[in-house]
Amino acid sequence: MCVRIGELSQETGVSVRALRYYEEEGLIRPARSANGYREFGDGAVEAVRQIRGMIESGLPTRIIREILPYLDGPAALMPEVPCAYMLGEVARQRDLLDQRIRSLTGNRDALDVYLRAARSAAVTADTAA
Amino acid sequence: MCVRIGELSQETGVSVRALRYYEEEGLIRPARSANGYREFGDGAVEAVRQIRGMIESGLPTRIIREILPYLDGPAALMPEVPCAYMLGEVARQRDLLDQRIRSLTGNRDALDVYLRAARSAAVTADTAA
DNA sequence: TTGACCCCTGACGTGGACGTGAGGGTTCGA
DNA sequence: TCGAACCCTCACGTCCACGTCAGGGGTCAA
Repeated sequence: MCVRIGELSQETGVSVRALRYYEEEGLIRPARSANGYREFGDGAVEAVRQIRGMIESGLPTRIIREILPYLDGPAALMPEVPCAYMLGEVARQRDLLDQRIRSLTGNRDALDVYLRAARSAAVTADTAA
Repeated sequence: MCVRIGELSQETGVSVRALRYYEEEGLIRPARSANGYREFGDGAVEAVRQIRGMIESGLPTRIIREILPYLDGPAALMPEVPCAYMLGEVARQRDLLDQRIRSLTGNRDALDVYLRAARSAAVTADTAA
């Protein structure tokens, strides 16, 4: 039910230091036990994975902090009428992500083309030998 | 035909310092004129755009340096029978790209869900008012 | 030939996401 | 009760992708 930081680190593959850093940055809010140890609840593993994905995607922590509350779907409670500025920011981040996806997809496809060509070349070289 | 670093910077929107850095890191190899000025050829603009896309996607320069030679397609000259090790490396990078694409796509879709929900909420709030 | 505007090479500064001790408490099995 | 294995909070170090400044030269129009 409640895991400490070492176990969460094991389960997520994220270093203890990084987890503490995420708390510093306000991305996660573990409870504390009587002795001061951090106590992570059930959703922690999934939350950390989501944060990792976004950081690896190049989103800075301040942006992640802003949009995290909204990533749990519309079911999650959100401000009655979300402020227009934040909406714009989120939309901007969405478009940025889209741009990056297109760029990465293009590069991946290029690598695919190369790999297929190289493998068929290797095959013809084999049959020739 | 041949542009200098300032013009390339203008055309790509990438700072002069960044372009010099890309050369330091071996990502681009401009020629030099008699007075020592860098001279960039025709493909430079496209090459820089490609590099930018990969850096913005979180790929470190040492990785970009490795896979850049293979991004120009099978038409580009490549080792007669590409060595198996490099093939494995390129395949690994391909999978890495794929992983990032999936992560980014998931985050983008989550933002989409939020944006749609938020906008519809704003609309209903409007009509209610 | 002077000034404006390019370009060059070091070399130090910076911001983000951690790594890495230092110094010290807690828990638990032998 | 003692050692090993956890945990805590500072706080400085690091790596990467540049920004920025210093010091110096090329080029071209007025």
